[in-house]
This record gives sequence, C-alpha cells and structure tokens, in this order.
Amino acid sequence: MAETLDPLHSEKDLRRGIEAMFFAYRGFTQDPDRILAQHGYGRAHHRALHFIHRESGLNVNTLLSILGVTKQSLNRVLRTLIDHGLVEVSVGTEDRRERNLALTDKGLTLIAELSEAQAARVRAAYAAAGPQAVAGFEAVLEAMMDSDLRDHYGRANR
Amino acid sequence: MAETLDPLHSEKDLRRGIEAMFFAYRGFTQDPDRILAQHGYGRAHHRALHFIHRESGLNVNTLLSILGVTKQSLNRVLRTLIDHGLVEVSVGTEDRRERNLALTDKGLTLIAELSEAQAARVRAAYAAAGPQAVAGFEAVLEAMMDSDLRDHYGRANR
DNA sequence: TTGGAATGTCAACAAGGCTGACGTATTCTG
DNA sequence: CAGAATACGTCAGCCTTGTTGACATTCCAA
Repeated sequence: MAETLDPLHSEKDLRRGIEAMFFAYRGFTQDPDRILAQHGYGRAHHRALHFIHRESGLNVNTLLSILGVTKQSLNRVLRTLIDHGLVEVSVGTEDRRERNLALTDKGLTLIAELSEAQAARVRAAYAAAGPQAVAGFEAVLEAMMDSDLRDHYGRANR
Repeated sequence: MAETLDPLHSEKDLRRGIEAMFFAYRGFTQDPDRILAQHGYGRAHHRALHFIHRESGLNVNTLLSILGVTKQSLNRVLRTLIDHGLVEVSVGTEDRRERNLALTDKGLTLIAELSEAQAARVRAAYAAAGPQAVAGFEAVLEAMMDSDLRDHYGRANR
C-alpha cells in the first residue's frame, strides 16, 4: 500500500510543505472572506453554512463536532444566521431534544455565492496542476488530518 | 506544460478539496498550538518566529508583507517576543531606519520545538501518501496561492 | 532642507475563540 | 415513576488577534 522504501524528507522539504500550507490557506480563504465582509459575516458563518448545506438537517451536536468549537461559540454564529433568516431550525423527529438545522432559500443563495468563489480558485489550481497532482494533494491532506476529523471528511460526500 | 485536455472537476470533487483543506489545516496547526499554549503564546507568535528564523535579519516591512497583517497587529506580537528575549532587534546597517529581526538562542529553542512538532505530522503524512503525492500536493498548493504570496513562498528556501 | 519612507506606539473596537455556570426540555434507565 | 443523563440555549467574562485612525521619530534622498 504505502511505499516500502520511503525516502527521508529533508528539513527543507518539510519547511516548504509547511509554508505551502500557510500561504495556500491564505489564498484559499481570501475570496469568500471578501464576500462575507460585504454581508457583515465572518469565516465562522461560512463554515457553519457550508456544513449545514452539505448535510441538511444535521443536529447541533454533530455540527459542533465537525467544527471543533464550543457550543457557546457556535451559538453566537448560529443565532445571527437564524435571526437573519439564513438557517432554519426544527425539532428533531426521533429525539425531540435535538434541533435540526437547514438552510433557507436565502441561506442557499449566500452559500452558493461563497462556494462558487472558493471553488473557482480550487478549480483553477486543479487545472493548473493536473489530475495526478490533485490525487496527491488529496492523499497528503487526508493523511494530515486527525483521525477524528477524517471521519467527517468524506461524510455526505458519497 | 499543463494538461492540454483538463478534465472538468465536478462540484463534488471541488467540495472534497475544500473540505480537505479545512480539516487538514486543523490537524496542521494542532500540535504547535498545544505547545504554544503551554508557553502562553498564540499562532501569531509562531508565524513571526518561523519567518524570522527562515530569513534571519529581515526587516519589519518584509515580515509585514509576508504575514499580511497590519503593523499594529504585528507590533503587539513582536513586542512580547522581544520583551521575552526570543527575538533581538538591531538597527539596519544600510538604512538605519530599518530594524533587523533575528532569533536569540531562546527563540531558536522554541521555534525548534514548534517546527519539530509540525514537521513530524507533515513527515508522517508525506510518508503515508508517498513521494509522487507530495509533488502533487505542492503543485496544487502553489497554484492556490495568490501571486504576491507566491513570491514569498520558496524565498530563502533555495 | 524638506518630503516621504520606515518604524513605533497609543487608543479603541470587533470577531471569534475559550471557561464556567445555570436553566429547561426531553429521554433514558434503574 | 423518580432521578440521571442528554441536547440545547444563554449569561457573563476573558483572551488573542485582527482592524482603523492618529501621531511621533528617525533617516534617506532629491
């Protein structure tokens, strides 16, 4: 499966990789950040919208574990999204303690705008680097995740 | 150079890539964050230490453009690093308005600890994914950067 | 010698993390 | 059925790290 004879990566290689993550992440968030600022939202709102969109009807606890923040922190963000009519809350059908989250049409409109801006950059990078590079990109990133995060990755991406 | 017949990447592909960046970046910062917290520092301190280490003697303006923050924001971080004896400032030799930044032994000790923790994860991911994947990883990330950031990437990595 | 560049610093503010504590439904369990 | 546990919301306060705006100092260069 893995290479049996893995070359040792030099300090320089690793530093390059570390800086690549740093600089690329900046580019990665830049376009949506601009749009968010126009609407008076932040990156935290984007993340919430993204994962509610990916898995409509998910409950608060699940979203918390995906985002890896405290409920107080999420609540602040969720509160504004609900009050602004981007997210809609409903009582769980199985367990009525749970709250199911879903995007409204207004929420769908915003996430579409954000996603398209971000996807455009990723699409351009994928096109520039080529399909084989994309496979490598995904493989390294997946290996870099924590195992508990890896469970969420791919979830609802079937 | 680039593929002449680039396949279109589906929405699903792009979403996977976007989430890969999100989850992987979390893993990427996690280990150094723990160490930083023990010392009472934050991610901003790590970034400053990293780039001062990479290019010892660089001036404030250069560091500002690499980090992409305001001078007030950087100054706060730099102030504590200087006061705590991790960074040492000297007046520029050519232009005496400039301040050259360098790490002290104490600063070198901390950045070594941080870098090693972060490099360990990258090294493990590289080993798991294989050398060809690493090349793709770098290619995609480099293509994802803003062009002005790309100038800094690789700088002093010669 | 004067304008602009590089730097430092004060003050105020906002986003978005955190902890701790508490309240209220609702469900599970002994 | 009573009490424990779970899911969620919220109040209060704190921290880091970003922002803007204003202003002082030092020094280079035309």
